[in-house]
Amino acid sequence: MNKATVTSEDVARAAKVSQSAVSRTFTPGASVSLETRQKVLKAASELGYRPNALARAMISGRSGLIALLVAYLDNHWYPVVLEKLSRRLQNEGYQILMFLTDPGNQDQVVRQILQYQVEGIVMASATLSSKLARECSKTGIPVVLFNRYVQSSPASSVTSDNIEGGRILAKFLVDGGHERIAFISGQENSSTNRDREAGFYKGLAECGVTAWGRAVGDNCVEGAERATHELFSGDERPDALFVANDHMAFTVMDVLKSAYSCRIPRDVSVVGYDDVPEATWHGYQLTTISQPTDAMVESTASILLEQIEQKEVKRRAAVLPVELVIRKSARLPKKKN
Amino acid sequence: MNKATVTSEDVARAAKVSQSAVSRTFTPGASVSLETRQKVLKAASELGYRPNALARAMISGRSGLIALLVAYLDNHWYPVVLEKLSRRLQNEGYQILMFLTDPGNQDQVVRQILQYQVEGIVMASATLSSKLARECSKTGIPVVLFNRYVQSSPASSVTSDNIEGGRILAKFLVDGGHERIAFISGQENSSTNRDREAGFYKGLAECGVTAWGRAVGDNCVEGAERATHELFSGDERPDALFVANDHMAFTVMDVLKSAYSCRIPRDVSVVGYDDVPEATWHGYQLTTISQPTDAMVESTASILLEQIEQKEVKRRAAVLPVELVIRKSARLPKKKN
DNA sequence: TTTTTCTTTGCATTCGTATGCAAAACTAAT
DNA sequence: ATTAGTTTTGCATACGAATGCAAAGAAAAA
Repeated sequence: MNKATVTSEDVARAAKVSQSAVSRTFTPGASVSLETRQKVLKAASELGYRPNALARAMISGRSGLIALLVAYLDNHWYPVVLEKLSRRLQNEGYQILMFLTDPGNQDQVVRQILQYQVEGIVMASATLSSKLARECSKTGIPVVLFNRYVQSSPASSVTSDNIEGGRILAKFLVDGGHERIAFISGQENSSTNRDREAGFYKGLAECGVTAWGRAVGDNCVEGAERATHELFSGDERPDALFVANDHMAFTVMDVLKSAYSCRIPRDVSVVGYDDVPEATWHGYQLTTISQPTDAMVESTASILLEQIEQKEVKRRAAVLPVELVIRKSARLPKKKN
Repeated sequence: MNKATVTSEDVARAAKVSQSAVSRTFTPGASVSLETRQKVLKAASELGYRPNALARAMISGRSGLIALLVAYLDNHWYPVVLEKLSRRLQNEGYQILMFLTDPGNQDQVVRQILQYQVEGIVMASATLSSKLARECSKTGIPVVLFNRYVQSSPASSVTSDNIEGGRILAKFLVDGGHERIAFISGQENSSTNRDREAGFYKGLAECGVTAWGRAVGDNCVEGAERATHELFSGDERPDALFVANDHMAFTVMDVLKSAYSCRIPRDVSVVGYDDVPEATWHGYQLTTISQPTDAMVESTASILLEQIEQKEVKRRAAVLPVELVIRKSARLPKKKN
């Protein structure tokens, strides 16, 4: 029969010291003599004592918890991000409270989170209603939007330069001599998607070209399939596609090959965005825009930690540079300029 | 200037009731009159009161936290699992404390977890030292190993029938008329990998066949590449490969196509295990064993919840049936039997 | 040795909520 | 109107650790 929980008082009794001494032993930088510390540690390990983080959080006001909201993990860029971000924050001594949100329940989820006294919130692939963002900022809890932003919200954000990315791709496709360039969007209401599209059109315009067509892929397999059919079922077909993210691009390529017998890039060029691991796969070799994942994670972590420590939430918006990664899914520009 | 935290006492004062009344209002099933409840709710919403889950956990002994340990997310089956499991547990009112473990830091991580008074632990793609498993069970915290098991440990486990899966694949390949059948393993020390391999050899033996070769892929891209080269660099080459999981199988297929100009399945058949989403992709169409992800998640959740509620940790080991999913990466058996 | 300075220690209180208990309020029954 | 029965309420305490404060102890300076 084991006593369910060993408290600091139990340890204190066993070590013949006060409860404070036990607490101090486990508080870095507190004032304890070597002697008592050792007595305490001995007793603690014998009893199997583990400080109660919840109690500590209550009194110190620091829970050590950071909430991470993710909407879905289909797009494989997110697991990569999730992994890196978690590791980074864990290394800093924080624990990750993870939430998978549905489009509908986000506000409710955030309320739950707040009950757990998290010290910060990262929202990746999830949108925070601006009402709630305000609630958060009122409580002084820093919020960082990862890979999206909301103009009106006081939340900080970290994104890559989606506008520039779109622009680069537009120029790349135009330089490749394509004449009927189409776009397949992700979720139309996401800032990321909007920026990529806007940058793309901007780039096209700079080359004196207009987009040949557009379809909505909605970030899912079915949507990407539908969008592809939409663009390819007519008499005339596009000769280049910018798909708003790699995740959909793979599906699009599959449909092109299997349903329309397209050879890529001979018949049609396809470019994506994100540079997920699968982009290097033999069957795809996707030309895409590489998001600076490490830098984005690092930026997210440092903004969040800074705001947590400074107790002052000042909105910051980091926009990190992107890079074109040329593989084989799109025709190359004729000549260098 | 906003008061950082609104407490139940603040609400009580505003509503002109006692703190107990406030607490009872937010405790389902407690005894409060409609009138006071409404006064309290009104005051609470005006002040923006949110019960402090940490304080509640302290007094009630129920943190509502469940720890989820994952080692890595490269293998895309895990994000899928992660998503489903999180959703399931969230629906049950629990919060997920997520940890990404490295091979070295697992014990330390688990210690941290225990400080947060989690009510249960799920270990997916991570191994718990049996010493620590014993520590957990001593504290009465239920542990469920997901997709792995440890004989000597008191932790419950949920796996699919990896032995049977290996056996099915062996028979399938033999029936397909293959003569030089090789195996590429994942991490050799994982129970999952061991079982798949053992079942595979068993299946081969039942057909009177022995494995042609074996290499270690170690669950990573580089390892899978190395293993493929190892098996294919000699004069004689295998005509069928069982790769211990889909994640490596894609890499293997890429190497086969690009470095050895193999046509799949004409020159060599490849089968995998897991049935991750990418297995359906056009360039791969991987014949594989489908793990019953939903059932495994459900089983994990229900075992865990049951043990949490019953306060009694009785080891359970669920082994769920698998299914062969035939696509196009492997030659089909000549005739049906 | 005495005084000063610095370190170590324990006491008591605090964090925010839940809950047993007894008093109070209300309802129902006589 | 009185009693018995049922809710509702508030008081006080508990959960487990951190910390300000003052007392005690040790070390250093005089």
